[in-house]
Amino acid sequence: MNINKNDAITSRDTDFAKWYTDVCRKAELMDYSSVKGFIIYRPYGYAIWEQIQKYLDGRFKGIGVSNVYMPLVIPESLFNKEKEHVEGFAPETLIATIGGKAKIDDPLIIRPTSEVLFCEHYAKIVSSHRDLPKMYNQWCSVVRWEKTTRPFLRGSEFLWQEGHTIFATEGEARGNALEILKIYGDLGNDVLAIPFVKGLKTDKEKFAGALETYSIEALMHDGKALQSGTTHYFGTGFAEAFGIKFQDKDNILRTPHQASWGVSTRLIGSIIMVHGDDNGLVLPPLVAPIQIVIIPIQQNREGILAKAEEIKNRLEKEGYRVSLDASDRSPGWKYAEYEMKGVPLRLEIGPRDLESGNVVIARRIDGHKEVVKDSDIEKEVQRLLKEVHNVMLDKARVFLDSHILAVKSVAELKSVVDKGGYAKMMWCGCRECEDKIKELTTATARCMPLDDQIPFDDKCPVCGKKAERVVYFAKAY
RNA sequence: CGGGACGUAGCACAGCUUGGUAGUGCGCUUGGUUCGGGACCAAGAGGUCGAGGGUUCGAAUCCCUCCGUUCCGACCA
Repeated sequence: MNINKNDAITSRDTDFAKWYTDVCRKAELMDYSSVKGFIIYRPYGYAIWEQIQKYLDGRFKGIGVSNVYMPLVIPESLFNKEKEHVEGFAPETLIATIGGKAKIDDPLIIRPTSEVLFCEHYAKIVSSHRDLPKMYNQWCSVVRWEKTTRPFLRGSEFLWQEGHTIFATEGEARGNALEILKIYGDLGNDVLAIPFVKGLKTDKEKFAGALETYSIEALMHDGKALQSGTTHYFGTGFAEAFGIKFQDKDNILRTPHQASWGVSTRLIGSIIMVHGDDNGLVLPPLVAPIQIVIIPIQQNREGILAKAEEIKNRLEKEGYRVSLDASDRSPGWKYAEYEMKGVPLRLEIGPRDLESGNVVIARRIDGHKEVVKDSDIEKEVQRLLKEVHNVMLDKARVFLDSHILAVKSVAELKSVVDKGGYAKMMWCGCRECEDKIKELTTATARCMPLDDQIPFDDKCPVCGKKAERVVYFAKAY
């Protein structure tokens, strides 16, 4: 194979970080702008986000969430109302201080998240139990002045959805945080082919201002974890700070309970690092902007292009996202190009096929090719896409399961996280032990997994005190 | 924000030590031949050398500052 050096990507084993940025750029997902951490989401990358949006938006609306849009800016005075929240975000805010050449007296913070805007609004529109619950969500971008940035994983600006909900009771609010966590889990299993670990964050790792933070954690191919989304139960802290009250059925004035939740374009980073290989991106069929690419061979021959067009139309009619590449590049070039871009299925149609009434379909995940009868294309594509999704999910799950190892000492923990993966540990619950682990191993507590809380020991390996909770530690992005 | 590396055409790089006309390969454009794993021939186009300042008769090259990318830490979706 005559691979052009300029087009080649670094192999994952050589330099995983370089491989990642190579894929981001060469698969045309993004480009850098001239301001640090502000990336350009190119059409192909943005299209992946649109697929994620489409799925989640439907699920959110399915449980009664409404989309809204809040302002881009937050007056500093308003932002300062909730103490923990301010302390959490103050170091990374971008602030506008000049408007039309005049100094702005109350500087405007470019939203790093919109809790306070929602709270301010809820304070105005909630006054009776009849006004509850409210479940709002917005699709927008936020800005955080990050010190180190990486495409999709950590940007100064990133795209996300932030849901902000408010309820009469604690149970409903926490239930909402858990319900959304479940939806995020479904997104992983059913759409992204990523098995997320769902769990509760430790106090140290939880969101500024939250009582409870839940997260979905994905394990990258290099063994590092990536927090891919969070949901929070806020209790009444924000409501108290912003004076949100409602008169209940018993005529008593009560403070409502809130939750919030979000996933961001970081999910694209997860997809890249969970599924990608040395030939580039590998996209799960349900988010792939192009699910099937049709490559005509000897396309100038009588009938080839016409057939390719016909197949394209047939597949589009079935609702698939199909692209026909009739450019004058060689077939080999096209194969490599669409592999780089992670297109799940490639359909080849050439003179041989035309004669025999077949086509060839190749899978991105393993290069496996099958000859398919023309009349069976729709059926086979449906089967193959489903199969590809399942293979990807299984593979990721096997990888995840084999990288969760129970440890009973800090030394064991270090050995596990150094190799890559989650070290599963019984934990006493104190901050000191968590800090100590970070100091000794650079690993952090990812979460206390909801589905894996059966104790396998009774004491914390760090301090030796009684331990009841299972925590996963890992090095993280 | 601390430490390292890097920044020259769309991409990958050479040129810098020792200052003196902007280079190579790939890609791109046009025409032709090709086409089942990154095809070939021919003719072309394309660069304020990351930005600003300084030294000099003269700066891609030497000096200073800034910006960006990247890696390792600290901090964070």
